[in-house]
Amino acid sequence: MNRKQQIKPTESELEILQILWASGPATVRTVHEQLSQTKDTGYTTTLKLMQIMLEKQLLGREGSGKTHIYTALVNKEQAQGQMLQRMIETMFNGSAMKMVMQALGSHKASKAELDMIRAYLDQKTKS
Amino acid sequence: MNRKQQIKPTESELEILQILWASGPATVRTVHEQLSQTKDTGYTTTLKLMQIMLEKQLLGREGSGKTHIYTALVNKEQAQGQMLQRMIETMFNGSAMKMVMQALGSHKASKAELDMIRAYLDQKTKS
DNA sequence: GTTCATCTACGAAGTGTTTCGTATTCAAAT
DNA sequence: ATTTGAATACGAAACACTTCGTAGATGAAC
Repeated sequence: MNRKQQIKPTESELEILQILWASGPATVRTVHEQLSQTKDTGYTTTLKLMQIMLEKQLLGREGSGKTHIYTALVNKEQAQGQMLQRMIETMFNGSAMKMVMQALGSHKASKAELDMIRAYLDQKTKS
Repeated sequence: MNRKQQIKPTESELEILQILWASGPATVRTVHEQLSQTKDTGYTTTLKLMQIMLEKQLLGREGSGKTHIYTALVNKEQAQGQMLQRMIETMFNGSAMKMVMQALGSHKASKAELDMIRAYLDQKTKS
């Protein structure tokens, strides 16, 4: 998807996007079953949310007849990037570094993780 | 402040916290004037928000008589850390590394920034 | 073709957030 | 003491998001 517009899903919408990003296109039923593992809401709630997301063009759908199959219309990396970017701007004065340091500070990162980040940095510096 | 509870300010509340974090304790008037630079809402709106934040114990206040002086009761680093942590969990499968890579990927970090992050990593690995 | 389980559509209630108007209090200046 | 300008308190409207119940459609199984 190619949208200039800011992607700003609500929290519930984001949960649904996560599922679709992870599992690919799916029915309301499937999404609802996954959601049920962590929250306890009715089927029609999930349905309604996904219908609203369809209106907002966060999702697309196909399938005539009884059952519809929904697809995320927003790109995972793009959406994540935008949300991070907003966070960097509003909370860290636009400095990605501050955010990284904060992330690694409060989050107990494993040594392996730290090493991988270092490797990534090295590779990034070279180019 | 020392709270186990999750800090989850709304977007408007966060804007106010930003200002108090940056400027220190301040009156409603002062906060409102700063807010006015980016949004266009009435004075009583800001007042009401800050009163609600007082109830929620996001802010404290002092000053008897006419004017009150409000202070952020939540620690900036702690709040930022929690919000980042949530983001890492919900959007990056709990991997700080993925988030860092995404952040550094979409955000064009300068070489200086990268070096500082590396230095920070080194220091962190030692401990 | 009737029954049944399951799906969609949709209105509307419930809840949380934001906004503002109005009443009241306060203190400084007159 | 009265006036005045600015502050607080607070109810309530406006808005957004979440939740669910009910009605009606659909297709599979009988």
